[in-house]
Amino acid sequence: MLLLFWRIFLEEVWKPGSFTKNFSWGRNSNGLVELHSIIRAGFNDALEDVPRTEFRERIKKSGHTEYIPINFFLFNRTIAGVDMICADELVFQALSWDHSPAFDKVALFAFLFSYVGKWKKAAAYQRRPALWANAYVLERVASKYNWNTKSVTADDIQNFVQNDPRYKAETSRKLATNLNFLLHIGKVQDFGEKRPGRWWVDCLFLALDRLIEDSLIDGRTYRTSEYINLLSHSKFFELTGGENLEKQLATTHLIRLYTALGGRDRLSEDAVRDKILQEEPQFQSMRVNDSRPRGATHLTNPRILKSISPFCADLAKKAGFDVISPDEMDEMQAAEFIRGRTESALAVLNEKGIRPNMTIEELLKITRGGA
DNA sequence: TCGTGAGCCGAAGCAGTCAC
DNA sequence: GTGACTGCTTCGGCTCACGA
Repeated sequence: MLLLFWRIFLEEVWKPGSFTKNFSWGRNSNGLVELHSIIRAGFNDALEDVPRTEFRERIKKSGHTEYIPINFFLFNRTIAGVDMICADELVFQALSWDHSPAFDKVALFAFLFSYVGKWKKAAAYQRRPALWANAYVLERVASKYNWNTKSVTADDIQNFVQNDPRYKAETSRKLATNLNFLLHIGKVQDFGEKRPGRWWVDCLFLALDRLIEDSLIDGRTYRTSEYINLLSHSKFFELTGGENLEKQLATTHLIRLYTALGGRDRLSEDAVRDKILQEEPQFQSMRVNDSRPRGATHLTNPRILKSISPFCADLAKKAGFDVISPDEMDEMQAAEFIRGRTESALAVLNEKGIRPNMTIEELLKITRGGA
């Protein structure tokens, strides 16, 4: 086992790729809004795989560097000889919702997870293009700093990569400043959350999409029962705040939902319809009036809230999930937002040595006017 | 005022493809 | 086989905004 670890360690090659180039993220307060709009433009608002050349043509017109989104955030696969960019959970989130901090976290996760697939002219190391970022977050931010991101600086990142034998490049400064900027606008500090929030649920689906597609490139397939191990080996849990009983239970429920919806096929209305008809030939096909996404919540834990396409509602119910309307999702999101902001404010007070003498629940009760 | 770092820009170099 | 061309990566100089 130790030998295997050292073999992987020694064979791993970290290259900066185009990450030494700048992307024009805009103001810090904008988060990853530029990436959000680029995904929408590149996919032309359609939730289906798009040829890489077509995606690039669309982005070029906007005057952006297209390599950062397609080589670091999205997933590539050559299908029938054509390089394609795959529609997956990250694309679903970008196309389904306006830009929000939740999108930023899913996007930052996609970057840190660093599974972007293959295209014809890609070098071998480009399949995992940001392993340096992945390792920095796992080995420093999570393990050493315990998600206290005060120590995350460009100097710290530069120090980390340039002293690591896996890093093979002439320079490290530009990469370090760019990564530091990205980690802060993507709010990496929130990755240490212990409870399975909505962004974490979306990241789990994204991780499964990427891991399964990545395996398919090598002609490997996995059984549903192997998904949990697949996630564990990918260090998904370490990258998203660690594992606990609540997350373990949530993972079991979410894998069942992911499988019930058909994996990445859940994003195709036709594929979902075929799946329903296959399982229930008497099923009456009904078009949905409201095209907005629905929320699938698990009966045992309403915190497990997964946004799904409206045509997936019946499959989600079959998997033991309750399906709520987009408006109900907004209400839940607002409540989660208030709670999150309150927790952040208390964390700041705590950091400054100011000890509040009431709990979050008591504080929320007052701010909600005693409701 | 000064230092830092994002953003812009372009040059250099490598690898693959294609025409001759 | 060779050279031109293309696509892409890598690097770094420069400008400008911002905060101390």
